[in-house]
Amino acid sequence: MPRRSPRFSTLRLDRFLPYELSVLAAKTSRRLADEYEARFGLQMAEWRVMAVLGYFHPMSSNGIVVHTSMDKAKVSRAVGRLIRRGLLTRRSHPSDRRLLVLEFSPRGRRLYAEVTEVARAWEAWFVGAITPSERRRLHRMLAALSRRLDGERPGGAGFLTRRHRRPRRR
Amino acid sequence: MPRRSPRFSTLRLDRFLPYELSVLAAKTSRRLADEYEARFGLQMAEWRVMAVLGYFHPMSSNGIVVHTSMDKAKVSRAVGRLIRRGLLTRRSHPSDRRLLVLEFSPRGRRLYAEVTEVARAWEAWFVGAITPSERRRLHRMLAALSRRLDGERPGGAGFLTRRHRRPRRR
DNA sequence: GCAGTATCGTTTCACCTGAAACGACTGTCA
DNA sequence: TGACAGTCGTTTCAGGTGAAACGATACTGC
Repeated sequence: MPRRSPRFSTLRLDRFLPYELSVLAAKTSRRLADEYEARFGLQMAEWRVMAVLGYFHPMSSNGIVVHTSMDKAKVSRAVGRLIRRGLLTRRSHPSDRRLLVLEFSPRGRRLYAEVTEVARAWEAWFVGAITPSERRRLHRMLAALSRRLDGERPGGAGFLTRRHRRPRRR
Repeated sequence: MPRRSPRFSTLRLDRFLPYELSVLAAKTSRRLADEYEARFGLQMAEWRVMAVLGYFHPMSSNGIVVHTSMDKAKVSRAVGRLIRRGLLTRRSHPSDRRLLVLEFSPRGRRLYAEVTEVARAWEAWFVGAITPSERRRLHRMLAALSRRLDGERPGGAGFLTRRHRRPRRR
């Protein structure tokens, strides 16, 4: 049935960079998430919170939002689950009571060490698909692409024309 | 507050490849999805269905699942929306009535041409962040990483030990 | 001090999601 | 022919998701 379609302006999805990135990232996340879930009962968002906390030690939820590129609702829920599991402690900041200071509990600290070990090993295996110099190059390319998205939209202000009337939610 | 934590086995999320991929892919998808949504009222999944259909012309839902790395529920819902909007037609396969043959309506065909044009322009702008030879290199690296995920798990059969008792759903 | 504005974290809401159950159909094997 | 297993596409279900509303707190200018 997959007959090649006739001559048309055609676009190969599998050579379309956004698609390539999206598929690989999804596959990677899925694999890693299964790993964390199976071994530690951690969801991706929870692991990310712990990862930031492992690096920047006492830290507010908002600080985690900044370092993690998750939105604050997601962080709030992940933090909630971690606290309920006794892996994190939350106390209010002495001089700014809007802030909640998050820290590992001893159990959380130990779990963090375990998880990083597994994460590191998994990444080493995964990255083994390319050479170390390619790895560095890849890092630079991904950073360059990411920076581009932070800048201007293509074509400047006039790029978006003929907008679709969007069916408003809510 | 982000005081550097004391000496511990530490892991920098922003140099952890799965994280890099996931963040960039999410940012990219988001931008592009906004573009499709604003201009054409299309969701990402719908655009992907159309993209496959633009390349492999008459095609079953299942064929789309294969070429699109989306699960069949997602494809089924996206196809349903496209049909409701009159962009696709669905008829049953003459010799295998389990299959549904999908095809563009004239309107769908026209919209497809418009969308690919925008997609191509957007990608050209995006990929402008790296050189053409880097782009080729990137394609090869992503493919190599993807292939690795299709193969064995790290460490073989014994890699997964000490599993967490998972709270069973349902 | 006091309005007005901004920030922090939680909650609500409408929607999206994949896994599993399902009904319809086909292919296989005896 | 008739069980049985497999495939296709839809639906259901439990739960995850971001946008927005929210309450609490802090800052700013007067």
